[in-house]
Amino acid sequence: MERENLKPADLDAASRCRDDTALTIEVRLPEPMDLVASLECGQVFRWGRCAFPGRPDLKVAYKGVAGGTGLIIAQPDARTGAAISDSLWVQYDPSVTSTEEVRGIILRYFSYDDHVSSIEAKLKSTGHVMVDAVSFCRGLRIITQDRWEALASYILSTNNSIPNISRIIRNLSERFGEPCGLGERSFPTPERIAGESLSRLRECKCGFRDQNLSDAAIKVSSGDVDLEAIGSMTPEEARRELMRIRGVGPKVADCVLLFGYHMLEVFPVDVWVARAVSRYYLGGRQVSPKEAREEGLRRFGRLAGYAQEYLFYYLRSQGLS
DNA sequence: AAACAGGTGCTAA
DNA sequence: TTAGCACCTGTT
Repeated sequence: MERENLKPADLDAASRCRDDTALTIEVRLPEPMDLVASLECGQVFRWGRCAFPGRPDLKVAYKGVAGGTGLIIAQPDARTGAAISDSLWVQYDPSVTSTEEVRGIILRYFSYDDHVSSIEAKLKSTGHVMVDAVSFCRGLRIITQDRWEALASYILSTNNSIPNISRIIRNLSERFGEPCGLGERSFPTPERIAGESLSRLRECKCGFRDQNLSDAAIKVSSGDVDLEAIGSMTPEEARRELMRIRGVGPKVADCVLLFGYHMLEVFPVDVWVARAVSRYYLGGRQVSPKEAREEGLRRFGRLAGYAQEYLFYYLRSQGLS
């Protein structure tokens, strides 16, 4: 069992407040972030809007799981629409994790090794499209998710809608995950999913993707696909390795590499990104996903991943087609 | 009610 | 190599 860390004398009362057993802390950020854009730009499926218990002043709050821990995260002063801030308010269960661990989880999850301000500046210098897209997406950060969860999530994303994907992930976690604080449950391990029948997976509403998810879980838990080793491969090798899994094609593989491995030089192409490339860079000429990808890699190089996310969020938010 | 949603696997040219 | 089709499920 966890050690007691609820002794009031130890708490820095000015920056924490009690809500039942949960604690709330403020996490200062090395550079500003747009929480709404970062959580709602389609890169992650675990977060739902909620009220922040005991803090009605925090209007924009999300509940979900990061770093294997249930959290509620809020951005102060966030108005509706894009807004950035220098800190976050985070609520967590101290019997699950510590204040310092939570700070570490937040900084890692939101990729604070990236200097996004300079990434924004570099991309702006590539032309007027990025000037517009970046100013629209200011403070959007590419998240660093758990690798296995990213792989499973993007397998589930094929030919599917975001609300559905979120629902499946919630169902899988509720059924097969472990409690991880604030009433949340962690995403189930590959071992656990590998041990479930297809019909049990199908009950979580993953549809025809049940077989793909199962295949991934079996290959990963058996070591046939080594998620750790993939981290030290080149993007091309890593991509080829991931695509050995049923249901993992070019798009899913690139998403896993970008959001699970933080390989920023990949350029995942879905229908929206293909439309954006066609519209903004190729004079509206229709392009195959392969062609769009090559164009993105050529134009944006090491920062293709961020460029892709800006194009996606920018175009989608405009409701263009 | 029929079409569609942030792809992929399979088959046929 | 590439075009065309089916595919669970939930919404509009």
